[in-house]
Amino acid sequence: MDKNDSKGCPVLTFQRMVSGKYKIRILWDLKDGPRRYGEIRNGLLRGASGSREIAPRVLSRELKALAEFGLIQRKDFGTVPPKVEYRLTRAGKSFVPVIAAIRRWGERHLTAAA
Amino acid sequence: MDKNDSKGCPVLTFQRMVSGKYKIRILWDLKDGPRRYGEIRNGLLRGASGSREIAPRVLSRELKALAEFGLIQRKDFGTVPPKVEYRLTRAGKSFVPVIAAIRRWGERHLTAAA
DNA sequence: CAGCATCCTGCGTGATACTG
DNA sequence: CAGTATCACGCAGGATGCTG
Repeated sequence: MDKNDSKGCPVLTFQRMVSGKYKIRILWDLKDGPRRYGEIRNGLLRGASGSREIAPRVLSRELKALAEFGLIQRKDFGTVPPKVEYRLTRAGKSFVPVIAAIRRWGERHLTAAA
Repeated sequence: MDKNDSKGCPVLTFQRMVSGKYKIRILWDLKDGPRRYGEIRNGLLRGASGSREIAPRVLSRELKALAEFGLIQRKDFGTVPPKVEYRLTRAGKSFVPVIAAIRRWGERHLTAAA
């Protein structure tokens, strides 16, 4: 769980950074530009199969974790009707190609059985 | 958790297939050819930071899961001193480039730690 | 709107002991 | 050697209600 993991096995670090059901998809959604909390939530619901709702606690946690890893940045506008934007950091953007690789694999090997 | 996930979000399927601490590393180890149970276990211990031992139950489960996903194949020699080999299937090999991408990312963005 | 507080549940992970 | 059996635990994940 310490830095050694990064050295000995980058994969472990990668897995830890994107562990959870939504992190990768959040990063992917954010690649097109900043998004608000609600937009992310709705975007997540769109792709899911039967997910009706996402527990705020869960999404909140994912977002916070991503921010702590330095992959995304939270921008609070501090307005009366709250408005918060999340955007990829430079580190976060470095993830995009990897996610793209994963998605390409999926499209190739999951038959994209539409 | 059904096929819809594969369609709507390949990433979810990917995550499910390689969920767990060892699966990705097992696949990676296997890319160089078939390996025996003990070899895999020892290989896993080598890269880890402080991992003393891997619970057989855990490794066993990972292996079984990978086999059920059709990513690896179990070959039991049925000899008196048990000998079992695991090898990548065609599907399993399709994972290698993706893992390579992850590792490349790690070497690029985590090498600061080394 | 964008969360936080609280409670609950399942499963992934680990340790130990045993077996064909 | 290559596992299985059993017990235990932490934490991710979900549901509901409340707030600034």
